[in-house]
Amino acid sequence: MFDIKLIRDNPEQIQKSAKDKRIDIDVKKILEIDKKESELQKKVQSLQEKRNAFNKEIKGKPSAEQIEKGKKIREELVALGTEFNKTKEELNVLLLQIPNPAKPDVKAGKDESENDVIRKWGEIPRFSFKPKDHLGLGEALGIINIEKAAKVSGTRFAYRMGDMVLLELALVQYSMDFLVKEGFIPVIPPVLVKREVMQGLGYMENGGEEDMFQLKEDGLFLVGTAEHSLVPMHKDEILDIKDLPRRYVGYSTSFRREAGSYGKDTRGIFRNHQFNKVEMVSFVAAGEDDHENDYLLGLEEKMFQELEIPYQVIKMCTGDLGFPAARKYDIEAWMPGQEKYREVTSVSTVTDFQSRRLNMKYQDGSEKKYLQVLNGTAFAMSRTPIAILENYQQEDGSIVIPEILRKYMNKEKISNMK
RNA sequence: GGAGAGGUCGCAUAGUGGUCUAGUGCGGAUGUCUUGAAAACAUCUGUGGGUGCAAGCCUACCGCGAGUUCGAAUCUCGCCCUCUCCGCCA
Repeated sequence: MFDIKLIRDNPEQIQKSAKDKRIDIDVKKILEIDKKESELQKKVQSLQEKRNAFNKEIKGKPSAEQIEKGKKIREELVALGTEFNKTKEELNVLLLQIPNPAKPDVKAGKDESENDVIRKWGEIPRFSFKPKDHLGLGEALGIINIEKAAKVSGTRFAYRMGDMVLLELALVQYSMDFLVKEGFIPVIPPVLVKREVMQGLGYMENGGEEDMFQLKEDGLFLVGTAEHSLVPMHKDEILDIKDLPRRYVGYSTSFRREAGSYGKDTRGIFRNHQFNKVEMVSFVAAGEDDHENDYLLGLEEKMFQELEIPYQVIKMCTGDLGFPAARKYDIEAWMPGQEKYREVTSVSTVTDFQSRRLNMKYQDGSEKKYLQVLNGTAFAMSRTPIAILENYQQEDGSIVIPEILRKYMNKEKISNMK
């Protein structure tokens, strides 16, 4: 739950930070309801005190007057309690709608057009021929088939076949090896989660619910990323500070409805309803999340450097941050088929925002504090393989396998499968 | 899916309408004793909220939610989860 004390102490600042994220909240109204709620709570508690004292007086059988008096207290308590609960609920609903404020170093901006490129790495490859895009390459090689998927499942699905599968598995193996060496705990998490968990993560607010597949019969949601089931692993738990930082690397399928992206990236498998992804999640102590944010970004960059794929790092402005994030960086890989940098990974700190909503703490001496949570992509399948196909393509349409992946694939080249 | 058993303060257990401000053991913390350690002994040891400079005091929480009652861990109803057996099944 968003910290009400923070709103009481810095109302203007919270109002502004929401506005920077282009989210409409009414801090003045929240404070009014908060005040009403506090007053009701005091009344309810003093009445409960009175009731408890009265009950203590009764030993054995109560007299007729005592029963009368008890009934009266109960009626009063029910009336007051109902009003209190209603007010509390009203306040909770409003608090859940407050986004996590951006960190001070994040630029206020309206949308992606105001994001900053903070660095570039690698040489953009020059081809002696006109490079194809991933779909042209993949179809010719017989390793990507969209038509069959359209027939079976509809748009935005694909069959990945043959060496495309081996390439994906090689990326999984490589990134798992790399991150396990860094101390990450590998996890294959559930891909279906409860509504309350999705709400706790903060991805249902502000229209987010529309982008998730739901199983209404069962009240479950398909995860949009392994983060959705990795983070809530510690729901209602108190970790010990000596177990921090706690880092997980999850491998799961991800599902996205891609609502609101109609007509965008419709060619190929860049934006699909279903893809596999290796995802990092860190839990760290208060004050450590900035450092962890840099560390996770550094790992992402290292992996793309080892794949020798040119990229740029983007720092998102407030308008492009999303509801739970306080800071976010994307890595965009160079895609020769589009002659553009395109998003392949994303890493953010959500500070204690999800911990508050999911009740995740750690014990620091005699104090209990909320965990700081971070998440970042290692490899999203489809997008990283796309970058490999396009950057490593040869004139004859074959694909040279990046050096680092060869031992996992047992081959150096993807040639025509047909 | 069917039948049965069960969910109590980190763990294990006690508690079947008021004496529960939830007992006991283990674990943990601190202290005494000791050259040190162990043992022994003593005290403390759940979470949220309110109030207070603080010590403290008050309040809620016994899987979750509703109900019965002057009064609920305890009775009733619904839900969730775990275990055992049966059925089905990769």
